[in-house]
Amino acid sequence: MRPTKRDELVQKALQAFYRSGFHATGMDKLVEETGISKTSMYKHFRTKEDLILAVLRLRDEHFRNWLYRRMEDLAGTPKDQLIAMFDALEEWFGEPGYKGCMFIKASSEYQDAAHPIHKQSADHKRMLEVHMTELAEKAGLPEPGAIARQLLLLKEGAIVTAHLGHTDHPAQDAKAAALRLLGD
Amino acid sequence: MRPTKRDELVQKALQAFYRSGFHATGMDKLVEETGISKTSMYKHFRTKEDLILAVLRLRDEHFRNWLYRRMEDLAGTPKDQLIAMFDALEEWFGEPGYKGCMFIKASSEYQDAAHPIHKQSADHKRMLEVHMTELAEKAGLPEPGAIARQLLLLKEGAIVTAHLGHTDHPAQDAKAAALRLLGD
DNA sequence: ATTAAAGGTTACCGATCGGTACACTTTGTA
DNA sequence: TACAAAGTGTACCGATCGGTAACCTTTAAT
Repeated sequence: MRPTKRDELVQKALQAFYRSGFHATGMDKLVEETGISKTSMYKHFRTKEDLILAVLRLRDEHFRNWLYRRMEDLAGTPKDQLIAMFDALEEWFGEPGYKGCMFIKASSEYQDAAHPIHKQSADHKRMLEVHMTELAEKAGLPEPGAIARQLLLLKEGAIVTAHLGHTDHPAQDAKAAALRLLGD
Repeated sequence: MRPTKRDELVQKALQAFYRSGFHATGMDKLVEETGISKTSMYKHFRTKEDLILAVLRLRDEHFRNWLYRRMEDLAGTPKDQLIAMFDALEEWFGEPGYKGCMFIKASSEYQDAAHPIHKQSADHKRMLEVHMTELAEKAGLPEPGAIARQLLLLKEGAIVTAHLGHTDHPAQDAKAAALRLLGD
């Protein structure tokens, strides 16, 4: 049960899917880019869909860990951490290969709400909602659930707007809105 | 130059692409669903990409016309119309076949910012931004550009959240946030 | 040193991809 | 009635799709 090749496959598949999309990235392309043989891939994952689900699992883990930690590093109080989410987003948007949110993409390509890929994408968003609600509670905000949902609307909006690129600094716009929502 | 079959193709292709995605909908599937022969399709459009661009043009026209008109019908003053955008969105989200925003989907599947499909999707969002900024100016709001961008962040966020379906009434959450932003 | 799992190589499967060739029929108009 | 534009049917192209069969090599623990 050594972690080596399988994890390497998932990690590189993540990059390929993120860069080019799920349908547009064939298994043969994955062989090219990862240097891992197709037979080996299909020993780890029965189908392409299973591989995608593993990729999304990894992405969820990485992204949430990164975001939560970054919010803690950027601010001290729970309230300030909620605001700092938008500073973290701004950093993300500025990264060279930024191409939007992997889960929004996934749910765009697998639209049926009953599809496992769609459901897993929804789970990711749900976990973010839980975390932000807890933070809003710790901050002593009134209606923490509503506040969390509103901040996350700004977050999702900023993510797609940053990818569409018709606006210069969506994260800053979102932060300004968030500050008003929290009644600075 | 009668408008018949070509427009019928674009309209039915719109439905198919919206329902199942762009890569996942092949030209043969389009033949099945539209009843229009492949030869005929390729007399109107040189490539699948050209057809998609025509589909997006139609969608842009329909959607903006619908949204602007609905906002006017739901409210009298410019300021109220901005708020009414979220009531219109709620109606949209409640429609049976709702599957999110076609342009967000398009930019998810054609991620390169230089790709014509991506650029046309960005144009759609830009035109919305212009319109909302004008409305914010008519409403006499301070910093109309910033207000418009913030409201549109809430709109985009609500659109993807309604599709992911991890929250019950994103349009109402967005409306509540919008009311606070406009300092009700 | 043995052995079993993991990984690799090559070749292949039927289905579908976007797109085309060619010959035919319908349709609107002059 | 003649004629050109628009549309159709069928068959096909090479490439790629997701996935598999059979066989060989590396690796690591016993």
